[in-house]
Amino acid sequence: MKKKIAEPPVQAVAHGDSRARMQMVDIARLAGVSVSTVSRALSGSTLVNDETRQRVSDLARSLNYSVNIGAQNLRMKQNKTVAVVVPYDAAARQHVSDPFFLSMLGSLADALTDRDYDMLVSRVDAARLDNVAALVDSGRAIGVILIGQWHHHDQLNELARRRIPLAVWGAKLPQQFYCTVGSDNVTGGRLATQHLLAQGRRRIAFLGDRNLPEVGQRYEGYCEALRRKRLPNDDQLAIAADFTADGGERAVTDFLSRAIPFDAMFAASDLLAMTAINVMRRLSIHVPHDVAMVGYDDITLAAHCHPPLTTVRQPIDVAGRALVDVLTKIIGGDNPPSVLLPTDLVIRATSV
Amino acid sequence: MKKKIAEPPVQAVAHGDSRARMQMVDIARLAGVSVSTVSRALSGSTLVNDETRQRVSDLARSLNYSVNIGAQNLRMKQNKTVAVVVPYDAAARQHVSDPFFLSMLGSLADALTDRDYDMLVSRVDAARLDNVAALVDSGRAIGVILIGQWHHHDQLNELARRRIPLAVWGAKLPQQFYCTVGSDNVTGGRLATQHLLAQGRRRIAFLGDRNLPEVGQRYEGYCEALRRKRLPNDDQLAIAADFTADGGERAVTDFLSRAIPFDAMFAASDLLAMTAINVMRRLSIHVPHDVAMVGYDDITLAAHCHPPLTTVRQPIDVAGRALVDVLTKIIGGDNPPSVLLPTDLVIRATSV
DNA sequence: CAATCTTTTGCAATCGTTTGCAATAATTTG
DNA sequence: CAAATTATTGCAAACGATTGCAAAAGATTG
Repeated sequence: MKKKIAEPPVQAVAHGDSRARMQMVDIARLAGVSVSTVSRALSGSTLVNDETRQRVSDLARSLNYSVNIGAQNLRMKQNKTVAVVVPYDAAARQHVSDPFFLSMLGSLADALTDRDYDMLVSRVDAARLDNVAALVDSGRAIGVILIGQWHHHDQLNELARRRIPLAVWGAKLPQQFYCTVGSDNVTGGRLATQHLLAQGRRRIAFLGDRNLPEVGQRYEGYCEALRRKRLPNDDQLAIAADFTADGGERAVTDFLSRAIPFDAMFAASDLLAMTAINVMRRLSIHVPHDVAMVGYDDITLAAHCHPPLTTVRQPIDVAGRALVDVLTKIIGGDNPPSVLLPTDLVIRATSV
Repeated sequence: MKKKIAEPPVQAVAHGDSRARMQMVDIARLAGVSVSTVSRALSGSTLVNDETRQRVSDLARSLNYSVNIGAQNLRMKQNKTVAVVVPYDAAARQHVSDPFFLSMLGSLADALTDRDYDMLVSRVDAARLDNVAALVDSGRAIGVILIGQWHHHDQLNELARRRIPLAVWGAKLPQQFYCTVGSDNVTGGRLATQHLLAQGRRRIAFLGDRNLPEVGQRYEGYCEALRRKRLPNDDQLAIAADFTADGGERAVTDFLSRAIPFDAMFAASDLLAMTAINVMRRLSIHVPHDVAMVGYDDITLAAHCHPPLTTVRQPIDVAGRALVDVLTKIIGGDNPPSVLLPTDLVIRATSV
């Protein structure tokens, strides 16, 4: 039963802008009830009469009203936003362009949406990773997912020490107090190398920056495969290259100019593998005839390039979910172990 | 001069979790001043004594305190978050994988960060684009940048009518009440086609879904180039393909099976172009010898694949900035015109 | 030394919600 | 029909910050 005839929210309309946001008090006035009742009606409380609830929620919908999340969060001391951070190299003003990382963003968007989280994407200077703490300290996000461990082991440990809920895509390292999710790099590297060896290749170049934890572990797998076969490990075959196409092109060109004999290559990413193939093709080195190639990641393009790329698959869709799982556990007060995702070799045409 | 000896924030420490967030009242207590003073000190107000300001901000820093953005926004009725929305096809559960879109995310991240905005990335069902209104209505974001116009012209107009601050990456269409930023598709299509014609090619296939506004305009440019040369436009040469690698592969395979003679192809995206090249190579059709190829976008990989891809460049870094510019103007109450970014042809090896 | 002006501080209201508690109205019961 | 119970509602106090205003302290002036 209405108390008084509802009046339109005068303030909201008076302003010529007409962009004034509707708020609960307006709905309350129009529905002829109190703000409390509107709040309860919209949140589906049983404390409100069915007829009233219906009337209020119809009204809210027809006015395109949504409760103000900021105010709600404040009052309820909750927060459903996760920050996804991609460190970038400020010095080089260099952006992330590896398709794998970008796909990871997509995977995370899915996983977070499924769990009803909002995803806040932040660029932060890789040299100042401590900045990510502010995302949590300021209540902007309830936790952080970091894509790209790079060299920042210590900074990440420091974040964990400060009890910032944190999940990192990368390699599991000794003396690590933060939680990582990553593929089984050692096994991946070993599988790739064993496959090349099984094809009869003997001088396998390794392309990638071994100083990075993940790449280092892939190299470890590479070494292990050689060791098991009791084959020598020629350090000349290790080609340092960062994760960019330009860097890869330079590194491979340089390596080829040194005329070191080799009959296969294992690249630390598909992007590097594809770049290498193209550089070699330009010099009439044939893949796989002259040089067999195995990449890492299994990005979408790997199956569609020519020749289709043999690669070590990182299960990217699982990765997103795993990162979110781990983070929610940490937020819940748990201390979950790091996750090692299985890698498998996808044999296509560049290696057979 | 201190009023009383400061006491530690008992509540914050009492909880075993130790994850209790610091807040202004804690800082105030420790500094022996009122909350108002802390607020003013941290915001750099001149109304507070220099010595006090120093003491307070040192304390805040040493305790890793950041002001609660939610509460601040509520009180100040401000909001520095922009939602970036990538519509996805829920029916097909198909994700965005086109590298161009993902690069756009990167570009936007940069542009937004530069202007001190936070970036909220949302997946929304392409069929329910009206959901993006809730992002603004709920105060989660102050405006929306939408990547991917697709077929949703009407829904976008409806959003604009509801005065949701909105900037869309896509084509400018007639009867459009929302604001777009996009490359000059018609010119791009014309340039690509004219280039192929100049190479002496006469039967140029067009690869892409002409029903999509952007692709339609590129096709328009293609037609215009033919018209100017008074060449016939054979509809058999138009190959329908969505923007995915799989779709492209199917479409091209299918087209080739029809044995329609052609000597060049203009693809609506680099991803499609690269896929097409690989399909053809598998069938020993040589690029550029048998078929010249031009793509669209100029994604990173275009320069690094083999042969390096001739393509129409969309200036992606400019794009991000332009989208943010437009959006801020709209938020400021302006009604900026749509932006048409210049496209230019990058001639590499697939067409000469 | 009283009166005035400055500088620095704190009180209390406010932002848009939620929720414990008390109040009211409607219903059931003895 | 009074009393007890139950179903709905509204009041007012949070949530963590900002800010107008008034108060207090110190400095300056006549």
